[in-house]
Amino acid sequence: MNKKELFHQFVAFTATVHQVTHDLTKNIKIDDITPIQYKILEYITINRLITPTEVSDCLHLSMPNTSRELRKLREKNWIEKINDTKDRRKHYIRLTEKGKHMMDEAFTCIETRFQKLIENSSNEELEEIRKALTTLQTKIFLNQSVEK
Amino acid sequence: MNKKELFHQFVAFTATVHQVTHDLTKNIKIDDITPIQYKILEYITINRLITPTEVSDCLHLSMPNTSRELRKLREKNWIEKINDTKDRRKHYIRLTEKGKHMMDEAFTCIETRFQKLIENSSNEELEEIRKALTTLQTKIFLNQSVEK
DNA sequence: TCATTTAGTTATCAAATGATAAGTATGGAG
DNA sequence: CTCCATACTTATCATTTGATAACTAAATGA
Repeated sequence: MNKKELFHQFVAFTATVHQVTHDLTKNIKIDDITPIQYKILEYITINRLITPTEVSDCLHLSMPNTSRELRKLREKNWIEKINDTKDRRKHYIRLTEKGKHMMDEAFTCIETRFQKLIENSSNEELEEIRKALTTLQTKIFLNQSVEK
Repeated sequence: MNKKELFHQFVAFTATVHQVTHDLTKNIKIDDITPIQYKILEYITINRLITPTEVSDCLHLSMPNTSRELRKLREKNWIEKINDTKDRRKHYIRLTEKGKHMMDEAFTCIETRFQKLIENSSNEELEEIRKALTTLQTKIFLNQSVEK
């Protein structure tokens, strides 16, 4: 196995992923949301209950900037704070009902676009795709050696 | 095959890809390059000979903004214009020797980080990864129904 | 108790990116 | 030749995002 070739395939692959996700998420009819704010909401949607520090780490935002964006999301009533009962410095963030509803709509719109990408795939191909996603998640991406 | 479930797996997957590529490319020691400029250079590196219009379409930049960024890259002597002999309105873009050298260094640095992600994988696993990348590229991403 | 660390906030400034209007030059259809 | 489309450019302004300093409050550890 040629590891250099694999690397080049990987680079081309990630570039494609970026382009496709951009296509899937562009022009979603959410009033007045910035790309980063969307990413934060997406992250919260996927991960349910998280702290600002986690958002900062995972989305590579500084704490002050994370704090600012979370404040904006709170002002728009899409997320809310939940205090940690043990450590009073910490708090958690979750979607409000309004936020959940809004993300549901967004995901429905994105899903429609996604389904179009796979509409001509047979069941066997879909199963192949599912396995491929799982393989990459477990064999590459979860190995992340995060260095600060 | 549950298509909705596949969609959610896909969303989580793309979020991970974004995080990992951010980790792989952050702090690369290229003097004075912005994220978008890097993306453009990466795109040129992968695709060799392209027009500004293609850059605009594929990286989702407006033509004026594309033009501005390409000018900056030209000013730094990383890319150069090649006139189209048939259509004198058009021109192509390619890396200069300086640009190639710089991208080589960047890719080397990124490759080192990438190899770390797969250092513990057996040959069979690497082959699995390669197949998974190919599967996703061909069965999902190349189906892109690009709508303007 | 007192210093230090952690979690998060506020304020401010700079840089990157997005959006739009208006321009040049060439190509192509009729 | 005229008109319109295409391929790009320049200029300008608004918004988003990044970076940094300085802060509060609670936890932790000696």
